[in-house]
Amino acid sequence: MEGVLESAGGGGLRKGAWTEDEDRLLRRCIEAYGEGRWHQVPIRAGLNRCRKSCRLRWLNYLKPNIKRGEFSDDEVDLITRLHKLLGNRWSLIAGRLPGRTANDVKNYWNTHQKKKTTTPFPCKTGCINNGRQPSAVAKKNNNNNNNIPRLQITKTNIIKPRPRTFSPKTFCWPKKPTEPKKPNSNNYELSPLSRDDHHHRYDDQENHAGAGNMWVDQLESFLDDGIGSRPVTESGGLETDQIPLAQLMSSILPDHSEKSAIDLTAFQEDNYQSLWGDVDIWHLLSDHHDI
DNA sequence: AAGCGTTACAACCGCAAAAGG
DNA sequence: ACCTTTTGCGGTTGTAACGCT
Repeated sequence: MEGVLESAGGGGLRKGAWTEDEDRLLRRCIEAYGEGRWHQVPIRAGLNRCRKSCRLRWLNYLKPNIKRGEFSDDEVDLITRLHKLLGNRWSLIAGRLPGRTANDVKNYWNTHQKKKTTTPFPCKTGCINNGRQPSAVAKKNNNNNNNIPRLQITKTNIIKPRPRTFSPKTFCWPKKPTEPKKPNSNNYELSPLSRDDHHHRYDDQENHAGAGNMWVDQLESFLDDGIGSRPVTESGGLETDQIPLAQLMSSILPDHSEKSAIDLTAFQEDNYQSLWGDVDIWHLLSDHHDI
């Protein structure tokens, strides 16, 4: 539908590289009307572009705070580890990298990291081709050089989370501490963890303040430990399917949580629900641990 | 200097999910 | 409940810039 209307290049819409004038028009439009309602953007901005093109240009290039330039070692490490856990969930990975877009991360991975890995990630359709078919250039290159080393294809146990809706019957949110740094005893009534557990976790987090990849560390250790598949006792008085979930969320995401695994200070003011709204991690684990 | 190969990244495409009527 | 529209994502391609021979 959309592909027919917008992707065929019909209607005389402009394609290709954006000019400075187009950038200026788009920026002015977004500043005036805000993000969203992309179908109206080309009209409002007076651009002869499809809404997809406008959105992409804004999100990947014009949007303020977009970080350009080389990826730092920390960022590379985080990308590598998150990719190992999440696969080609670029938007999810980019969400943990302030200022980086999914396209940036994807491009980086495709041009740098994939060369280093021997376990290519299967694409959506299940094919294992490192997520990329030979481009025209590559095809041309291959015609002239049949000795290009091929990646060794090995089968890996890839976790492929998928979007899903939360059910209140199977999950209850732990409550957000009113004071982010110092847990209050009344704030955890829905959490299966004891207050001491929470204090311990806070202490632990403070001890690791500045450890940018703590979030990933915890996620990885969870997967290694198999916490999510532990048998549940009745001592907690909770639904059997609530305990491992709340347990894992507490163990993976700290109570003051992180919007970014790198910038640990930025999210303390943030809304708890929005931080935990990124439920793909839970989906990832629930898929893998039969929670 | 020219030609060719490689790299990096902007941009496009198709699809599926979400939102709205 | 169903259909249409909108949005967002991941895969892929095009091409400018660079490096090497």
